[in-house]
Amino acid sequence: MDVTRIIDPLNDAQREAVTAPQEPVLVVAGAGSGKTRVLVHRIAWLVEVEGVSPHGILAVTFTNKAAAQMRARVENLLDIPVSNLWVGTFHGLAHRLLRRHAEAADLPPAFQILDSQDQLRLVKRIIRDMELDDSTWAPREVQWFINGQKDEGRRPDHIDTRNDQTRAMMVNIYRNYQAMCDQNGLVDFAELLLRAHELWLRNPDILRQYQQRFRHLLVDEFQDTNSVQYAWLRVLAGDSGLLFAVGDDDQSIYRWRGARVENMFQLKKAFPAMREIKLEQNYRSTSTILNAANAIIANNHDRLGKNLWTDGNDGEPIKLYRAYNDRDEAEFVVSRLEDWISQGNLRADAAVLYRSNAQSRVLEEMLLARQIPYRVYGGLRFFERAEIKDALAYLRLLENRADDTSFERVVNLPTRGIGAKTVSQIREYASANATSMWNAALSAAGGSLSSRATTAVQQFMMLIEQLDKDTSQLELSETVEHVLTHSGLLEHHRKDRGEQAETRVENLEELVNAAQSYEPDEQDELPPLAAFLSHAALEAGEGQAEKWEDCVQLMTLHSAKGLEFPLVFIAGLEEGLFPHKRSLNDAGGLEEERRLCYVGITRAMQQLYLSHAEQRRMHGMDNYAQVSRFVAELPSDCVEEIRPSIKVSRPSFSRSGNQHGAIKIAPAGVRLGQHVRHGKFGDGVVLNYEGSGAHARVQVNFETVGTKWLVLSYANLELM
DNA sequence: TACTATTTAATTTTT
DNA sequence: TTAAATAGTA
Repeated sequence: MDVTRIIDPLNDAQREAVTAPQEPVLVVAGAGSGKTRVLVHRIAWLVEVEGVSPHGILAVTFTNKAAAQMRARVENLLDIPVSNLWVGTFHGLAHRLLRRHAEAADLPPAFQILDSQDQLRLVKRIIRDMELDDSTWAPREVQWFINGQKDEGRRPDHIDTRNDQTRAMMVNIYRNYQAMCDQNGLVDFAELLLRAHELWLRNPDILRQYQQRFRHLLVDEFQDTNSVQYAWLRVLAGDSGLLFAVGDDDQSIYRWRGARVENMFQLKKAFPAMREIKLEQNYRSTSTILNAANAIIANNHDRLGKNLWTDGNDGEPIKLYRAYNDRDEAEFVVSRLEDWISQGNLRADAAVLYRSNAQSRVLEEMLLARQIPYRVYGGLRFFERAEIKDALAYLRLLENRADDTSFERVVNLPTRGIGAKTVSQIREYASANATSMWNAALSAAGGSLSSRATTAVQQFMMLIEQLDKDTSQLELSETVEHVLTHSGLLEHHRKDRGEQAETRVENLEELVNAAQSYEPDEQDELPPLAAFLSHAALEAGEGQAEKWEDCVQLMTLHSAKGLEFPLVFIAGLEEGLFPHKRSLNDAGGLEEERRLCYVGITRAMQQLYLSHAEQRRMHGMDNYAQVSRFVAELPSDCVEEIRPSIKVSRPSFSRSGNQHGAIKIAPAGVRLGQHVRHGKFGDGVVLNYEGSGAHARVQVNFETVGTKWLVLSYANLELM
């Protein structure tokens, strides 16, 4: 193997990182500076040049996608599969450890993973069981609290609740929730990490085994690690462990879910000999875009400090558009997209980024009206769909009868005469006797059930037992298929005449396919069904399908991290929206919003458009907002303001409330933002319009009387 | 039990 | 605005 393949494609800083001696290294890698490349080449370097066995290397990422990509790129570079190299997500690796050492971790061998939906359901149930008012104790907030504590490594007993009644109650709920999880053999996401950490603290022999094996630890996106992840790595690395951490403090945007940028500073303290290497050369964007990004982020404090540069060209100035309202903004974005596409560019090379998901709606309507294919990122993932979760609940019951969450989910699905009363009787009996609902049901809740309910419940349990028996010899996909048909789930949805019923059936059929094509990870020595269920929880699958079609990409700024596009729009640059008003309570929040802005800007390769609207419809109300402070932080020589065309009657397209997707045309002489005068109401601005000809109506915001809808042909408006 | 009306609250999201 | 959860009704 010639080393040139590993070293040649690197710049000086990248090469320094890749070929660094075997010592702790912190790579501060700016956006678009080739951080994944450094990680991949470092692994190749260790294996090829330093003679380290892949068996001794552990590479950790946050997403499954990043993990899969890393493995693929390493194998491609080395030209050989490296199956004994551990590459995975924090959660995936923690899960693997807990399966291997379930007993030492005090977990039943058949423990199941709770995803956030399941977790929320369980929290709700606990709150109800405790007879607490769920508006004072909002399940979402309780869930948030529990996860927040776990992310910080805190068990209920670690939390100081003196002089704080609210907190004390939160901790109570946390305690009960955890007790329920333990009893049911359920592990939530945060618990995976926390348990894995505790596993090592409590079992020095197990820890030593892994410390000896994994001398080399490589961590991607280090700025996103939370306290437990940091502690887990810190313990594994020990004092002699060789940690190779890559991250960018300026791209830390997940503080709100426990990420601690400080971990990067912490790391330097923990390993005084740590070599710090900065990757500042950017291979993605024009220098105009980088200047803007640098200027924005310079307003933050406590940075490790770096400045992106490129030897590429200046490129186009950043374009800024001030829209009258959100519809006008969408229209602007879409017409620029049309230009882009008509110039022969790929739709998939363009992305529209926004702060919150609700903003996608107007954009989608406009894209639909102009018939531009698009794809919205986010939303429900495959394994999160209700019908899929129903099916998985059956499968989980086969694995673990004590899984109350699953039991409750499907005990009456499809309906078999087990109503809310019966279920709550079973639940009460179960919690009174500290046992699972399954066990409670076995005894007919201690005889408290009516005979009719008892029969129904018994039939359900017989069904589960029968399914278990019938599938014991079957392949995974056959098991899934068998359960779908014999549980009645498939039939239940086939009978349904609803609009989405067909999709549900398709999804269920797709689940069989997913099971068929599922390849268990050899490293997780698990029975196929258990492995598949874990896989479903840990890797929820793609959101929307149809990736192959060339379409415009719509997503939040958060989900854009790690991606790049030749053409990028950032829409909704308004105070209160971006930066979001709920982030303004503390200084840290604002800085995180600014980092988010930095992330957004640095997604753009060639051209960046920014836009904001004076008026935006939110929660059914019209809101007026100032332009975002981030716009003022841009260097003026990077930005060019786009003036709306001054023509009085630009043909304008828009669409609203029209199910047929027909395009409607603005009545002649009227356009959004047009100043008009009415004989009675005085001066105003056109906000909206609908219909055409004699029925055309316009919405005008009058200075004195506010917003009114007027029929154009009667209103006798004077254009100003 | 299923359907309909009313109420409530609404950043960001991966695992 | 709208989605989801709850309460009330057939």
